[in-house]
Amino acid sequence: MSSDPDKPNKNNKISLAEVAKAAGVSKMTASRVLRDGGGFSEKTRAKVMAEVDRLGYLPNRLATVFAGDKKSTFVGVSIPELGNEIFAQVLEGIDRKLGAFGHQTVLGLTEHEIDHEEKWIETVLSWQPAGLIVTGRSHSPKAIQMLRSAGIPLVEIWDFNSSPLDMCVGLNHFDSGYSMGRYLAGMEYRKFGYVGTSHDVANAATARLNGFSKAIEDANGRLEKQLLLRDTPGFYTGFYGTEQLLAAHRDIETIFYQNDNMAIGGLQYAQKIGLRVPEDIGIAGWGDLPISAIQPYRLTSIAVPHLKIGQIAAEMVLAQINGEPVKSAKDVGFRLIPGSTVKKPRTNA
Amino acid sequence: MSSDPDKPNKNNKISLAEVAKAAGVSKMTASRVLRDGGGFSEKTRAKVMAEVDRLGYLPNRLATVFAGDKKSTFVGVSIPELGNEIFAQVLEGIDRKLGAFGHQTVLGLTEHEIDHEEKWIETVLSWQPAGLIVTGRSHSPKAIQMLRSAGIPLVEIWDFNSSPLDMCVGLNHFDSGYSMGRYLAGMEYRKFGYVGTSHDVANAATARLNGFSKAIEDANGRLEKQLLLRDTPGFYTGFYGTEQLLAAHRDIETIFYQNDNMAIGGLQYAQKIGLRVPEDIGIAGWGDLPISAIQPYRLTSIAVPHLKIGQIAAEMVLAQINGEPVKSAKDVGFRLIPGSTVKKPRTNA
DNA sequence: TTGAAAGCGTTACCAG
DNA sequence: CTGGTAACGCTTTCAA
Repeated sequence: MSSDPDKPNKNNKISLAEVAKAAGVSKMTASRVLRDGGGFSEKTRAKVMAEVDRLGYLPNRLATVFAGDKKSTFVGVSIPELGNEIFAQVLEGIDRKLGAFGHQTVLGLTEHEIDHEEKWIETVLSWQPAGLIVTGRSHSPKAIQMLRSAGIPLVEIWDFNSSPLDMCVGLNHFDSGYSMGRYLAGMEYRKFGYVGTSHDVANAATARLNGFSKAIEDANGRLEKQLLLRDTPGFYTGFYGTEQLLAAHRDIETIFYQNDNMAIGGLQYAQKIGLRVPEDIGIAGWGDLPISAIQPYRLTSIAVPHLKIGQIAAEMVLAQINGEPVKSAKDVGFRLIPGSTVKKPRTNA
Repeated sequence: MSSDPDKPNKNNKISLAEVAKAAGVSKMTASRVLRDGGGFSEKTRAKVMAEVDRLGYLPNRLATVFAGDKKSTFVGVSIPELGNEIFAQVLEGIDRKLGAFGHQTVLGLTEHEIDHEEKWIETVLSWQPAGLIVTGRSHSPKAIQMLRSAGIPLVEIWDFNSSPLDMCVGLNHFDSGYSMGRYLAGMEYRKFGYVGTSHDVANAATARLNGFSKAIEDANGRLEKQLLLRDTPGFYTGFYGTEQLLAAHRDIETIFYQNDNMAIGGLQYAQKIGLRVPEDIGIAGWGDLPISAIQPYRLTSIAVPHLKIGQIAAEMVLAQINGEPVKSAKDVGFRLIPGSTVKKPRTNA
C-alpha cells in the first residue's frame, strides 16, 4: 500500500494521507480540498483545512508533478554572469514576471562557457522545467539537440536571431556596433581604439566589435587597436585598459568600450592624465547604464531596453506554457545617445 | 504495472524502462549502470550506455528524488533585489559555489517584503530543497515556523546574528554605521545628514542608520535630517536625494549614504553646484563598490567582504548537507576606508 | 551479476 | 459528494 498514514516517512514530513486520516476522510477528498477544485462539502473542507493547519502540512510538489506527468513550475534561466549589472537586471526582470505567475527561476551562471551551459541544460532538464530562457545564440551541438527535443518553451535572449531554436528576444549587436562606428566616423575621427574583454565563445560583445570595425572600414578610418582583456567588464578594467591602450597608441582619437562602466573608467583615466574630453579623446560606451546619467558629461552610448528584454522573455515563456500564440522573434532595437563625450558634428557655417 | 516500456508517456520522454528494454536488460540493471555504483558487467554497461546515447535518454530527477525519499539538489536562495549590485554579487558567489558541487539555485526575489518571502519559502519548500539561504533576519512568524520545521540546512545572510535560526553569516550593520558616525564626528563635523531608501521592514540599512545616529548622539553632534526615498538605492537616487537634502538643510556639513552608488551620485551633485569636497561638504558611502576605485577622489566608505558572504553561506549549506560540523554564526566584519571625501583629522601641531 | 516486486506522495479515473 | 485503485519513473530490497 502506498502512503500509509501510520508510518512517518524518512523526512518526518506530514503527508496528505496523514492529514486525510486525521480528518477522517480519504486521501482523494483531502486532495480535492487542497486543490480547491470543488466536489466536497463545506464541512469536509473545514475538517481538512483544520488538520492541514494543525499538522503544518506542506504538499510535496515533486509528487504532484510526478503523479500528473506534468511539467514543474520551474523555468530554467541561464545568464553569463551577474557581475555585469545589465545581466543582473535582465534576470531581475525575468524572475519578477515569472514569480508573479507562480513560476520559479532555476538559475544557471554559464560564465560565458558553452560547456557550462551544456552541463547546466542537462541538469535543469532533468527537473522537468516548464520552460527555458538562455542567453545567447551559440550552444554546443549536444545542447542544441537537448533543447530541440525537450518539448518545452525556449527563449534565446540578448542576441537577436531571426531564426531561433524556438523563440528569441534581443537586439542586433552587430548593427549597434556599426551604428556607433558610423557615428564616430562622421565626427571626423580617423583613428579608433576599442577596449573590451574576451571570452571563449563568440558573444554579443564580439558582434558589436565586428560591427564597429566594419563601419570604420567602410568610412576609410583605421582601427588602430582592439584591446581584449581577460577580465570582467567594469570600471577598473576600463580604467587600466585605457592606460594600456594609450601607452601603446598615443595617436588614437576616440575609443569605443564594451560597456558604459568601462567607458566611465576610461573617462576617469583620461581626466587623470589631463586629456580633455572630447577635444583630445572621444569616449563612447554601450548600454546607457545608470551611471551615465549623473556624470558631468553625458556619455555617448547606445541605449538598450534591457529590462524589457527580461520581461518579454518571461512573457513569451508564460504565453507558450498557456498555449497562447506567440511571436517567435522580437527585436527590441537600440538607440544611439549622442552625449557629449565625443566631438559634435561640424556645423555648416 | 509501472513504467511500461511500450507505452510512451505523455511527454514523449524516454524512460529508463525503455532504455532497459532496448538494451535487453531489466530496469534495475540499467539504473545501476547509470548511477555507476558497480554490480554489472562491462558488457552490460556498454549495451546500456549505447541505448542511452541512441535514444537521448535524460533521467527524470523528480522521480529519483521521489523514489529515494531524498532531498533534491536544489538550494533556495532569497535575495531582496538585483538592482543593488552588492546583492547580485552575493548571489553570484552563492551560485558558483553551489554549482561547483552539483546543486542548483532556486531564486527568490523578495523585494524587501516579508510577505513575499513567506510565500516564496512555502513554495520552495514544497520542492524538497536540500537547503535554504535567506537574506536578513526578520521573517514572518509563519515563515519562521516553516523554516524551523523544514529540517534542512538554513543560512541567514547579510545581517550578522549571534543566535540564528540555524546558521548565519554577515556583519553587524549597526556597528558599521556607528563606526562611520564616530569617524565623521572625529573629523570635527557637527551637522550630519543621511540619504537612503526606505522599505517596509527593518532591514540592514536601517540598522546602519541607527548605528550612525547613535554615534552622532554620543558625540553630541546633530543629525539634521535623514532622508529616506522610496526608490532603488543607486546613482540617480543619490544625486537627487542630495539635491533635496541640501535644498532644505544648507548647513549640513557631511552626508552618510546608504551605499557607495548613492554617495557617488551625491558627489556628482555637490560638484555640479560648485561645492568643494571635502571642504564644503563631506561625503561618505557604504560598501566600497568598484566605482569607488576609479573616482578622482577615493570615497570614504565601509568595505564589506560581500563575495565572501555568498561563498561562506554556500559552504555552510554544503557542509551541513554532507553532515560535516559547521560553525553556526560567522561575522565577516567590515573595514572603514578613510578616503578623501571627508576632512582629515587635525594634525597635532 | 541480474531481476522482480514493492513503494515513494500525489492525482486520474472510475464506481458508488 | 466521496473513496478505492492504479499509475507516474525511479530506487530499495530481497532473492536468484
